[in-house]
Amino acid sequence: MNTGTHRPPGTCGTCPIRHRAICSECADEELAVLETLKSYRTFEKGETIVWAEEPLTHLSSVVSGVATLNRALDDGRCQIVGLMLASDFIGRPNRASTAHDVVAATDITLCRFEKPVFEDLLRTSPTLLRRLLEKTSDDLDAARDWMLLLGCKTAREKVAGFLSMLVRRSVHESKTSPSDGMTVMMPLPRKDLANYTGLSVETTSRQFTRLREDGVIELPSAREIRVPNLARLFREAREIDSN
Amino acid sequence: MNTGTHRPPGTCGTCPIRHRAICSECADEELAVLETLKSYRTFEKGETIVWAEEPLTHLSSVVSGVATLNRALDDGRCQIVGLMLASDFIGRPNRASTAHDVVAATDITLCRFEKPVFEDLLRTSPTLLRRLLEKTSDDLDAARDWMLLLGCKTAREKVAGFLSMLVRRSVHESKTSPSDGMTVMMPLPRKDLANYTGLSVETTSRQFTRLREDGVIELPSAREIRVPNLARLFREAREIDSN
DNA sequence: CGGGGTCTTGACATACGTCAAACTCGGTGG
DNA sequence: CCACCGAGTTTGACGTATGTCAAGACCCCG
Repeated sequence: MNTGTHRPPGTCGTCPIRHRAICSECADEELAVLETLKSYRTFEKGETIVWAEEPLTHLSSVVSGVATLNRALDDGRCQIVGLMLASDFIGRPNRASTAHDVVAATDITLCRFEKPVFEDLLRTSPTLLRRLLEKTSDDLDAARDWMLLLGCKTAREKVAGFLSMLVRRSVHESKTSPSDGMTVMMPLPRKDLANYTGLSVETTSRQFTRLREDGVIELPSAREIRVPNLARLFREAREIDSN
Repeated sequence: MNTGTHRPPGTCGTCPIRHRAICSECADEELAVLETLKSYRTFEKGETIVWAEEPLTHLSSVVSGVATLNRALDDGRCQIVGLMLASDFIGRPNRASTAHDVVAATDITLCRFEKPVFEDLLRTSPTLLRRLLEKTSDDLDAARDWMLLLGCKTAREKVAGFLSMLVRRSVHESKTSPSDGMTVMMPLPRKDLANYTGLSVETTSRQFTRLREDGVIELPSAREIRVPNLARLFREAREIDSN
């Protein structure tokens, strides 16, 4: 993979995250400004995009790929506190650093702005500011949903909850309507799934096989997960089936 | 207690949360506008301020007192996903409802705006908008810190972590510098503490007595907690002692 | 065809939950 | 003023979900 910084391949008009990212409310005129200021950067799977407590130089949107937000304890324990998919925003304006690492879970492409440049944009564009508030509020809601999962749910419910979230986000992303029999890609290895759900690798693995044995999911290939019955999955996760 | 809506007792100029709340960056002129639009409302301990999934009519700041954000599973399991103290902002603009109840943990006073009114303010005041983004980002960071606690930490670390958070917020609030021997008030009963830390009442109680036996905390009275050695407490919580 | 990482499975250990009983304490009424 | 009540809390005994340790199985990539 050709990792590194380079000029964006296309215009914002044809950008795959055009109507969901931080820029989605911007008028064409404003978009033209962003276009001159943005740059793309790719990272390979496993690379650290942002180091916790280190100077934060860029703010970015995920164009494609997956990243995790990792918080670690000094003794090695680690919690994934966020999963960043296409159109998600990485970094915090007006803060020198972040409390968590940002790590590429797959090869990933970001649309980036230098931090001071983006901060200027925010100062002059209420549209951008409003949209960032909306995205941040969504992230906060998601974080609180996850607190419910971490604090209350059983191992089986946690794993089902993770899969439910994948399904919902996949649906949201592709704008397809949810349907029984749909398949999603598993973006994380077991270790990361464990660190995200607050379980051990072994327990997540066991729950995966249980869910398969019970017909809640099917595993056509290593990274594919087929869900024959969405309502069933949501029920296993103790989530409201608000299709 | 005289629960209900009424005109605010004083002007914003003398408000105890003047320089920390959503309005802290507003110029006097703008503050004068807010002053005509705000109203105070008090709730008694135990009252529900906002019902999950019900129409959200007001947005507000906590002037004094404590509230919890509660998410419940239909089988009775419950997770507290946020602790709202003085100057914290309650509610989400441009959303019809919230996913969690907001419940008064003590008698509490709010400074409120009708939702559409506040949304108008946000549209016309980038200052207010910017400050709301900042508060929301802070809440997000706090939620992610808590995910680390919920997902990784032991019962003792969780309880110590809760106390550490109380200490930090108390320091932040009173603008006193942190000092060994300071005491904080316990705002929540054991049941809520359990729901906040993802433990059972019995386990939280046991950890409280362990921490006392080990000299990490002292309990001069039912609601008071004295911390003879802050660094020790932070260490028990596995937090960085970033005084 | 071999080798290292990931995943799975099993046997066992333990931190924490559950159930049950006793204790504390602030409020209330006789 | 004191007895009593009930809610909240503490403590103990015991059960279990999940973690830990260890061995294999799988599988991608060279």
